[in-house]
Amino acid sequence: MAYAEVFTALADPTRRHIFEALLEHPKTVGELAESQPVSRPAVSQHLKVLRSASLVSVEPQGNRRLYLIKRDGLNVLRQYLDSFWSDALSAYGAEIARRHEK
Amino acid sequence: MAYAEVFTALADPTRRHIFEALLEHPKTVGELAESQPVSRPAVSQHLKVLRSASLVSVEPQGNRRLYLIKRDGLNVLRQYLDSFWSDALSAYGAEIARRHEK
DNA sequence: CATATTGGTAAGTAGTGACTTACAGTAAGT
DNA sequence: ACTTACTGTAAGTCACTACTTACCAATATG
Repeated sequence: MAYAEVFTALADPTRRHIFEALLEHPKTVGELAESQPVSRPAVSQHLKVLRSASLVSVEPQGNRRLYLIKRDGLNVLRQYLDSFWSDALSAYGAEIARRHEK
Repeated sequence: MAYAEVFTALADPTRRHIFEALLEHPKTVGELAESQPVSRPAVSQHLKVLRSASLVSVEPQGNRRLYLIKRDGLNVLRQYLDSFWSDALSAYGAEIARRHEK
């Protein structure tokens, strides 16, 4: 049931931008805030959400905090999607066939 | 850029429940409303969002409207996720390697 | 040791969105 | 035709959330 957090985390455009910005390379909060049209505290709050969804992780480096991508969140989402192709969509296909039989 | 609609569509728990309920087999609005703790108009509104995200489609059958799963939305989401494994995460891996060199 | 950087948290606000009831429309049954 | 069943839309309300500024803590720098 952890994919709920991932969905809500990536549903917000700003959070997606931050997340995608980290794909390039790990960045500090300040760096992220510069590339976004929102304030630095807003970025901090977004990072908190992304972190609880296991989409990013932190590495404190002295004064600053380096944020980087974490694959766990994406993996959870991927597994959720994959479940639709295995059992779920087979049931769907069965229904389609059933309706066409009539 | 269509994955934004899919994310927002699946971010809501009620909408996910409706969507997952349709995996079993196509259902009418009334049937969906019975299995949900919200009113029938609420279900109608959720179905509108799911439809604009290409997650479900409709088949009017006389008096009723039969809603069924549509794979398009999931495919878009899947492609979005896959893009992170190809180019994006390779860049991420390169950064990791770079940092471990120092 | 004092000051500047960096970043998280608190508190307050505005906008969005999920829900309700009421209404309108269309097809089916009698 | 008239009523019943099924669904979408309108309008209004309440909660949540994304944002702001202000503040505080910790590390770096002179």
